[in-house]
Amino acid sequence: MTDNLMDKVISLCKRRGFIFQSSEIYGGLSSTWDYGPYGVELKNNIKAAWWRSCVQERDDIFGVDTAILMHPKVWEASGHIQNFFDLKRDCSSCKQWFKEADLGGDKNKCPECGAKLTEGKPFNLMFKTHQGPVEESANIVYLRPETAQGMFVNFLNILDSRHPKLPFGLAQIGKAFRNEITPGNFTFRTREFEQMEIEYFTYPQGSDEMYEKWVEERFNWYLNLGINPQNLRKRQHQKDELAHYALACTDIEYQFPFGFSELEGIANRTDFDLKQHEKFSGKEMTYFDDTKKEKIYPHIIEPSGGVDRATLAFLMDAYSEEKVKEETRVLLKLHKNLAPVKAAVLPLLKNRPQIVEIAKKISWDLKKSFAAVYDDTASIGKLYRRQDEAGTPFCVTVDVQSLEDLQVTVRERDTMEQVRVEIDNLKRYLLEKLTN
RNA sequence: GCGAGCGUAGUUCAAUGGUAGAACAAUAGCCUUCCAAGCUAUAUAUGUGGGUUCGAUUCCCAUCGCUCGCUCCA
Repeated sequence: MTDNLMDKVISLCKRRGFIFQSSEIYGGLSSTWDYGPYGVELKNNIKAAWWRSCVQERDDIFGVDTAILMHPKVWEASGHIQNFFDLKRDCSSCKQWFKEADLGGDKNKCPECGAKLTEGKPFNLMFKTHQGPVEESANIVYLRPETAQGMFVNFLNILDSRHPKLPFGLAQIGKAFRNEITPGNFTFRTREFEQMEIEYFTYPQGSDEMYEKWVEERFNWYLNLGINPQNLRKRQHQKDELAHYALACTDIEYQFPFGFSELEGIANRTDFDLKQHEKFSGKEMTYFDDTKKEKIYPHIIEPSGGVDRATLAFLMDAYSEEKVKEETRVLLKLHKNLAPVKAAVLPLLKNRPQIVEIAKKISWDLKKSFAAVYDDTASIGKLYRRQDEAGTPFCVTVDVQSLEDLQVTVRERDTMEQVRVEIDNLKRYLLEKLTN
């Protein structure tokens, strides 16, 4: 179950309404995906779990939601203009290609095989568009290639409006865009993607410890939401693979069918960003330490995760197959906090109006407290299997006996075990199970 | 962007220079006292454009798209 696990998950995602190919009726568009009814619930639950853990359950991190379009100077200060633009030259002989800036003395000669290279073609990893309806070069703006800069440029606003004491952080969930050279592996690498990032400002002294603390904190977040520890690892970057701004970086990697790949990077960005923005904006990007009566440039620890990558990892990790008699039962063992639907209410017999009525009534009551659905479009066995594939942790079944004893059957997803619960106690029973 | 491969129902597969089939999935109904049961009915496909031809899903060309590989890193 490794080679075709990806295919099985992609197939389930389409069949059950988690993820669809974007623009599919037109043949699809490379590297773009749409989240369907269950997918958006799963993704929202992941973002909510992150927000709760990183913002709401802390008193030192503030949430923000900054604009995708930013002043072009931002990308000069960040280094993206230098690093994301180049000329690309192809070798027609050995089929490799090169950035012109990386080539040595002779820009026309392939460093691998010595053959002649093609003319340089403009090569740009940032999406470009125009602000305003008139397309003039003066109006060019970029879609942000990372959400981080939106937080750096608001550093002074946060100091002025919230007066936080170091260490403190900003958190943001939002879309970013990169013209990736090699998109692929389903939703793993796409050109439009969603990030969940923290910029944590801390004292320069002890920033190493703070960085280590965040690596642990973020690693445990995935484990607490049910990721199999064997599929998760940390990988510290070697000095030569560090980005230009980073002093240290650790990736949290998940074991996908295509290998261990990055879900989140935790970087120590030092004071690089604040100093860059000070240089380009002319504004002093410092924090005033009241006890020492001095201005300092805080260092920044950046835990930066991919929402779509996390969603894919949780899906892959939850996918299970079990033999039941001669059949294969497919289920998503999603953590209860992430499951798109918490409980499905099902009538055992849909041609008995009283049973249907009670089931619908129960579902309406449960909906007030958590995501619940009613379904009667198939036999009970098939309904259970559909909910298994959606990752629904509990099914509630109303049968003939319910009319007499006012009890229903609660069936648990992973064990398929069933218990009788009084209708009056049902919500309390499920809430207990869902929140413990 | 470059190279290779591939385009037939939702999915997996057939077939044919002359009305495009099946299985599973889906929908509706009947039936059914708990794990993809049964019966009946229904809907759904040759990516797009052009050429050859009396006739093209099939042959040819182009295009669009997908998959895989390549330096990216959420």
